Order: sequence, then C-alpha cells, then structure tokens
Amino acid sequence: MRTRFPPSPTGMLHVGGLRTALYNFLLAKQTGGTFILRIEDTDQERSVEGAVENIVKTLRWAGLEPDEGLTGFSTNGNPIEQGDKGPYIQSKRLKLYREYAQKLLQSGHAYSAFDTKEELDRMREEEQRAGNPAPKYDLSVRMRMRNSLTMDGKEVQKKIAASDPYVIRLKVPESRTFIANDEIRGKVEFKSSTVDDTVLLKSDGFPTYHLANVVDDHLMEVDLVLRGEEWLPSLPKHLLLYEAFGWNPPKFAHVPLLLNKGGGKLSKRQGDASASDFIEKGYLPEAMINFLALLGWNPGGTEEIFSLKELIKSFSLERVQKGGAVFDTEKLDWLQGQWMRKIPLEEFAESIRPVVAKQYPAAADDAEFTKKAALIQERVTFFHEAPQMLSYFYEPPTSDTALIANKKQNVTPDLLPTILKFLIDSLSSIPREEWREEVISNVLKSSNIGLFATGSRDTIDLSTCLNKGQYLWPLRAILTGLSYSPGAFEVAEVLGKEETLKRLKKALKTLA
RNA sequence: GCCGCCAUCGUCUAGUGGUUAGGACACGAGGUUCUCAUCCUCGUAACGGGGGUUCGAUUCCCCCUGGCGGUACCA
Repeated sequence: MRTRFPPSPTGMLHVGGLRTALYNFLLAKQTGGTFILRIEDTDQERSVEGAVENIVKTLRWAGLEPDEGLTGFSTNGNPIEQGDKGPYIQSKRLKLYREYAQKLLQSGHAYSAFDTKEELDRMREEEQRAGNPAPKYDLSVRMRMRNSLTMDGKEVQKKIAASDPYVIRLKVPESRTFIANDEIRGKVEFKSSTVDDTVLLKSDGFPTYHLANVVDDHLMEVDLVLRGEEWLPSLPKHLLLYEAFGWNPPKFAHVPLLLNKGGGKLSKRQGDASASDFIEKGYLPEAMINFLALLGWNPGGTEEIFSLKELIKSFSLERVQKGGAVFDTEKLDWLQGQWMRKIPLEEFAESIRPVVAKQYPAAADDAEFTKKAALIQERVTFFHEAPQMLSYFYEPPTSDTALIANKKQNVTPDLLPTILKFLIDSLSSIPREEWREEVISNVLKSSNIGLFATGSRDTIDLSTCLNKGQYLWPLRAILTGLSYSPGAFEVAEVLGKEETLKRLKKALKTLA
C-alpha cells in the first residue's frame, strides 16, 4: 500500500501531525508498501523558514523515514527527493496543476472567475444581511458574480488575454448526494447544496489544497488518504474532482483530532504542541511514538508498551477511535519511564555520559561510568537528570548535619559520632578486594551486633544495637550529600573503599 | 446560523441485548526498602438526557443536549 504524509511547512511539526504520519507509516510498512513525504507549500504567505527541515528532522527522530518523496537534504541544504513520481514539493509542480485546471475548464467541471476581493466581500455582506451568516460561492450566488458562466465568452477571452487576475473554481453540480465510505467511520453523506464552488487555482497561479492534493495523490498512486478529521467536510469536493478527472478515488480514512486540555483542536497556532518541544525536553522517540499510537488506537489486548516494530505488526484501522482524544501527557511521562528502563545498560550509560561530562568533565573518560549509570537508570525520567544524580561521584559533598541527622531515622546529632566511628571501624576491616555491596552489608550488620552486644549472639539485647536506618541514613547522606539517592551499599561499592572512608572520616572531623 | 463528525471513570480506552461494566495513566491506602525511585497488593472513579424496540437496554433506532470540526484566492 502506498500512503503519504503531506504537511504544509507553516511551522514546526506538531504532535497531531506526527501521529497522522505515524499511522500512515504503519499502514505502509505492514503491507510492505511505500510511505511518501510530500511537501504542500502552495500557500506562499504562510510558509515558514526552516519548517521543511523541521519536518524531515522530526520524522527521522521518530523513526518514520519516508521511502519516497522528500527524504533529506544534501550537505549544501538542497532537498533530496527519491522516487519517480516527483517532484514531491508542490511549488515545483505548478505547471502540472495549471494543466489539470485547464482540463477541468475544458470539460466544463470548472470555470474561471474574475471577482475581486472587494466584490466577494460585498457579496458576503449582502448575503449576511439577507440572513445567510456563512455565505458560499455557490449555485445561489454564482449567477450574479463575474465569471465565465455569466459573462460573454469573448469578454472572458479578452480579460484573460489582458492578464486580468482570475481564479478557477470548481463547478459543483446541483442536488447531488455524495456517499463515501470512510475506513474509520463507515458511510458518510454530503449534499452538494452544502458544498461551495471552491477555488482550485488561485490568481497567483498556485493551486489550493483541493486541486493539488487530488492531482498529486492520483499521480503518485496513493492508495489510502489518511488525514485529520478536519478534512472530512471537504471530502465531497475531492470526490467530485476525482470524478471530473475520470479517476478512481483512493480510500479515505479521517482520523479523530487531538484535543488540548480545554477540549479544542490541538494546533500549532496555540499552545506548545510542537514535536520539537518534546524532543528538547528529552522525551524518547520510543515513548512518544508509543504514546501517540495509543491516542486514538487501541491494540485490543492489555499490553500497552509497543515499539515501532510491534506497532507495524498490530496496527489496524478497525481499532482506531472515532472520537477525538485529549492530548494529556501524564501517560506519556509514564511511558517515558518505561522506555528509559528498557534501554540496555551500556547504551544508557553512553547516552548520559556526554550529558554528565558537560557538567563533570571527568565523566568523559571514566572507566567506571557504566557502574555509576546502573545506579540511576531506574530513577531517571530524562537524561538531563543524570548529572545531578551522579554529582557526588565527581564532587565530594559537604557534610551537612541537618541532612545527616535524620529525625525520622532516629539519628540525633549526639549519636552521630558514635555512628560514624562504628561505620569507619567496621568498613575499615573489609579487605579492599572484598569491597562489594553484599560484603559491606553483611559486615555492617554483624559488627553492629558485635559492637553493642556482650555475651553470646543468642542472648544479646538487640535493642542496644543501631537500627539499620540509624547507620545507613548517615552513611548514604555523607557519601552523597543528597536527601535521596541510590542506596548506601551500592554507592559505597562504586565509590570504593578508600573514598568511602575518606568521606566518613572527614565528616567525623567536621561534626566533632 | 448552516453542514458534518462524535459521545463509557479526571485522561487514554475495552466491552456486551442479560457483565460485580474490564484494563492503563493519574490519584488514595498499604507492603518491600536506609532515602528516593522501582516493584507488589488493595481502593476511589464512568455508560449525558428523553423517548421508543424488547421479557430485558450502556449496547439497536429516533429526538434532544453537549463537544469538536468545517463554513477563505489557509492547509
């Protein structure tokens, strides 16, 4: 199956667009088909610098590489197009659209109109006064406007020869009912009386979406047009165009819109729904794709975690929702955590290394870095949290009694010297080559008992021993300087015997 | 206004002519734990309203309401 994603470069690609691209990509891939990226830059006014680059970059980030169409840029910034049905940038196809518009003119499916903006405004004003709040250029007004339907043929020729500006409009037939099948919604119906004679070719020679889209989808042999629901009302225009050209229309699927929390359509004009924002915040493409897929589609089972590959396998239009979905990122954050923890440790370590090195240069060639990364993988949601969570490995923390003496753990300042001496004595007894999490844990536990108990182990009074929290909280707090961090044992192991004792001794001195 | 689409927990959603209406996120309470996070257990929470059809409607039909979209020489 050949599908396509045809954004207009009017701004940064937003998440709704990314989801539409995803669905198109999925459908193409699962049938071994082709995913086409076409750029619809027919509105010169609204084109935004850098938007095309942003679209390509974002799709690449998400793993949705197009097979055909605009696939990238050369080193000097020129677009690279692939496929034999190009060009895939509509502004390079102007001649084509004009030719097809002419065909429509000749076959009587379209007509030229010379109305000026002022005339159209006046017409709308009159209509509104007559009680028509949303005037259309349709049957009812068509006959009193200045177009090739009402004007003398010679006069039309004269005006065109004199290069008077004009548009080409679609001639919508009277009292027709269009019945179409939408792959998501089923049967949809429109009456031609509600469709206006839409402009196909603007006076600047550029086509409108309606013309360009239909011509391109046909010429590019697109099998399925999957687009946002906002296009549903103009479906009859497109159907009419296919009919006028004598072409078989593709299948259509109108996906429900993504809504903002207020309930309105999520758009790039309002709010920060641009995909780039999420990329900058550090979201993983896997999380974003997974989240977007689930917004409007459900897999049928209870599994919620899907990779792109898995999505290609399970995605189906039948399970796409009809109603709009609120773009609420709470679940995205959860998904982000899930995917963060799925990253293989080595890969995770190398991902955060440059981030940490930026703040702590020593991390760049730290041979022990992977061990440190392992400590925080299930604690971070974003890579940029790593430096803070590993700070104590690169910068000895300052001893802070307020932090170390924790009330909740029954650690009082007067108890601290005893606790620290105990820690230092016990840990010193561990041979360096035995310095492992498990050994440290065992030694502390047993020497705690040995230190405080007299008599045999069976008869000692355990109440005279320190609680685990009474020595582990201070140990962890001294080693990390943080109120929360990975566990005391694991940090001690990675820090090494020497450094651990050094920090404990320093703390003892400061507190004393 | 008109045209169109849609309607299950706060959110994403499953589901059925007879169900204790299921799951996930979030939230709350426990548990594990030296802290945090993870993890585990439990819990709160929904079929918009009115008519039909039917022995029985959340489910099928109609109306209403509500939400969204469209109504440009924008896409």
